[in-house]
Amino acid sequence: MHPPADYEQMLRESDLRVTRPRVAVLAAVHRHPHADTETVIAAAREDLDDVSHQAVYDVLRALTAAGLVRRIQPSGALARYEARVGDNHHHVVCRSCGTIADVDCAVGHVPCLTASDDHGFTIDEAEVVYWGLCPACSNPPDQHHPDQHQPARQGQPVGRKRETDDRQQ
Amino acid sequence: MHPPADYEQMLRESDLRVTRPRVAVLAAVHRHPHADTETVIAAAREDLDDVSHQAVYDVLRALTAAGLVRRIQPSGALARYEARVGDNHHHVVCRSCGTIADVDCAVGHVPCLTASDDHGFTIDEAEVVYWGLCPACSNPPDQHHPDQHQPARQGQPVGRKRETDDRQQ
DNA sequence: AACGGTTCTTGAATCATTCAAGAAAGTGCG
DNA sequence: CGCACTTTCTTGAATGATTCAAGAACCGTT
Repeated sequence: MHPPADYEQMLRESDLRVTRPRVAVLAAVHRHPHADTETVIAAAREDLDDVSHQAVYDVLRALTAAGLVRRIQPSGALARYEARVGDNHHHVVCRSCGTIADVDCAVGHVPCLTASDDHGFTIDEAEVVYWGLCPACSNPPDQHHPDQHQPARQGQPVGRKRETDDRQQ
Repeated sequence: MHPPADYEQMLRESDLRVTRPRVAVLAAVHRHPHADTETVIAAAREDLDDVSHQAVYDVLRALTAAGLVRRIQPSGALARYEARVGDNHHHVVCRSCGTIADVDCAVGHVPCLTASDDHGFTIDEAEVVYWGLCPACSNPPDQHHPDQHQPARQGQPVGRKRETDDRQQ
């Protein structure tokens, strides 16, 4: 998506030291939008065989603090990261399979930043999460997802990787 | 806030068995809006000395599924519960101390339910979280909160109870 | 090239939440 | 009212994403 040099420059422009774990993680997040940490670790290891998971956690935190990536964490789901930053876009989350898609702000730019009554808070960001069912989960053409098509009243997104265990914390 | 009988009736109307843990937890959530699980457990035990934490977890799940309480979980924070349901209101969260306040929908009723491009998703809910600083944290009149008044660029809300440890998961 | 501070590696700990199995309690029925 | 059936609660242990800690390796600078 970008040549490695670009990632190095992004890091330098944010006053972050350029290290191989950082370049690998930044590239991984660019390659896999909305990936959870486990996926980012795996993707980073494609570039850098033996990055420790701890390094990835540290890097994700540094990149997030620097604004190079954005951390999103829909209610009840694991943390996910994306590289599209600075444009105040939002997300749709599938209640059934947990898939996330980007949604541009519906109400104009720097939108809903005006709450009806802000209770004296100094608001600097409005985060919108749309909940629903993705195309695949809302019209089950064949039996691919046998038993997960009753959208629970207050259902939480279920995991994607593990087959038998969708514990969440 | 309500006489116990009201809670019993709410439960029955939702086809839930009326048990003492359920009444205690429902009352606790009504008494403590936006409380995390630990707080709900403590509050429930005011009414019912020795409810197990597991029972509270079970009850909160049942109440949430029934729509009697709503579970909210701002990015990076612990799960919290509130009894105000069915009116699609939103929340402001203080980045510094984690305080949550209610905010009525800014853009009319059943609002932002129209995403600009829904990617084929069937959207049934739009959840809005406003991030910022609460009055107490944004104008520090005295030195009550010595070192937590630099709103980190992507800061997460910090815990409220523990003094030395604000780990979050 | 060496220094000093930052970042990585390795390995262990944390803790909210969940799982499991048996006991207790709630509800409908005779 | 008391029984049977099912759901819910109690007790106690497990889970697993994330964090902590200490020392080694690395980055940018003097």
